[in-house]
Amino acid sequence: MPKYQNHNIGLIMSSIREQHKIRTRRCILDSAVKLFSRKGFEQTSIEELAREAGIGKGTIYSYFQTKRDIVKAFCDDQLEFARSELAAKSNPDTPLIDQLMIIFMADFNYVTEHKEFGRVYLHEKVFPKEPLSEEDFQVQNDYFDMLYPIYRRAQELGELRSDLELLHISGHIYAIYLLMLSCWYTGMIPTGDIGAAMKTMLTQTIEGLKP
Amino acid sequence: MPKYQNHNIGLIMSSIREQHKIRTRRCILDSAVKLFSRKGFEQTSIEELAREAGIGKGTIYSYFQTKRDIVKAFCDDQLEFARSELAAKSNPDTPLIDQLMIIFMADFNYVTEHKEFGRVYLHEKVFPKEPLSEEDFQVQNDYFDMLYPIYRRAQELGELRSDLELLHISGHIYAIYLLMLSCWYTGMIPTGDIGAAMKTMLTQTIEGLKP
DNA sequence: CAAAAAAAGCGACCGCAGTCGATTTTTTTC
DNA sequence: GAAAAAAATCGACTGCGGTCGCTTTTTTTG
Repeated sequence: MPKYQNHNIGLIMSSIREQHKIRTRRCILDSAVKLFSRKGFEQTSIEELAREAGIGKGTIYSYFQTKRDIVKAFCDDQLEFARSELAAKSNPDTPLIDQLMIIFMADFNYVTEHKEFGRVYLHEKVFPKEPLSEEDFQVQNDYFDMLYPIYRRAQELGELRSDLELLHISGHIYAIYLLMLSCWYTGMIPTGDIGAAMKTMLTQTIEGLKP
Repeated sequence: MPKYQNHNIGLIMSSIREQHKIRTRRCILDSAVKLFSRKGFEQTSIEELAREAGIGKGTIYSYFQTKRDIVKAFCDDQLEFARSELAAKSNPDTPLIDQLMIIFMADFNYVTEHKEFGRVYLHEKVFPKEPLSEEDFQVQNDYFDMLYPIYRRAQELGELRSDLELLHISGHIYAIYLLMLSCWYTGMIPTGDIGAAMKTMLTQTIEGLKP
């Protein structure tokens, strides 16, 4: 019969088994970063990954449902981390464009250094096979929520129209971000030019296209 | 030794072999549309597709390099077709937004009816594994070129700023289109609401986000 | 038209993502 | 601490995408 109680009173101390599971999971993710980055996602086999992680192939599948889920887990973690980082260091009184550039260029630089992860993640999250799960939406929303105060402050400072919904504003910015990523992945814009292009596009988005 | 000349004088009449190749290619694409639409892309095996098309598995690979290339070929053809259709029926003197809505909603409706094709195609074209080939860029550019006269006319009519490059304008519109597709694929916006959302976002893009 | 050359067709085969039942390790029970 | 239960590990196995070399069909040559 299953037991859910933890014999240790505290919530932090987990059983040997739990600790071991966390270690193994980390180990798989670390090995994945190493191999996917070096050889590419498709070029790395699960067996190879298992060997690198020092475990059996089947074990990987008791931690992740699919190969792509490994990428998803890693990126979700990173996004969560980036969110906490950024929430700390953001300064809501600098001009909106500057703030957005800092945030998105940080993200973008991260993507350029983890091209394979970014690509698979974008496939899964932007044009998924099935509608996103509640949990996946949450990751997305948490990230958007982080930006809401910035937009709200910009509205107060008269940098953004106050009659627009925050969701729509987020959408516009996100659209430009996706466009820039696409331009980079397709090779249309070289890495070094992305910053300038992004700034131009964001500025135009805010100023509008009509005379 | 290979001969490239055609013994028929005209350019239209092709050899039996050529005709047969064209028929077979069409047959593969038709079977792919049928099966991918019914069962999904991943759920349809190449062997199954070969059986449906009445040919051997290996033969498919002498027409297309990968399974995803079948989708790419189909979509490129469709896009080319849509382009010629639209070029004919567009009226450059109706308001910009209306024209864009007609074009993109037609595209969008097509995607909703070929969800699997659209998804794979978007993966390949928006976040590709390798930079796009010259040929792939051409398909993209041909489509953008179709829209240039519309933007230019809108600039003349004072609906769009004349100091902006057409490429940038295209970028903004394309970004919104991608965003809407993403919202649909993720399930964030149901099919019936896409039209309204697209119109709102396009309007805001043109008017700008600042007060 | 026959022989030679080129192109197209084919399916057995290979490597890998993902499954499953057998085995080992940890936890619970008494 | 031993037996029983539960959880975790594992690697042989399955099915599919893609390859390769052999066979058949079409075209060219003389």
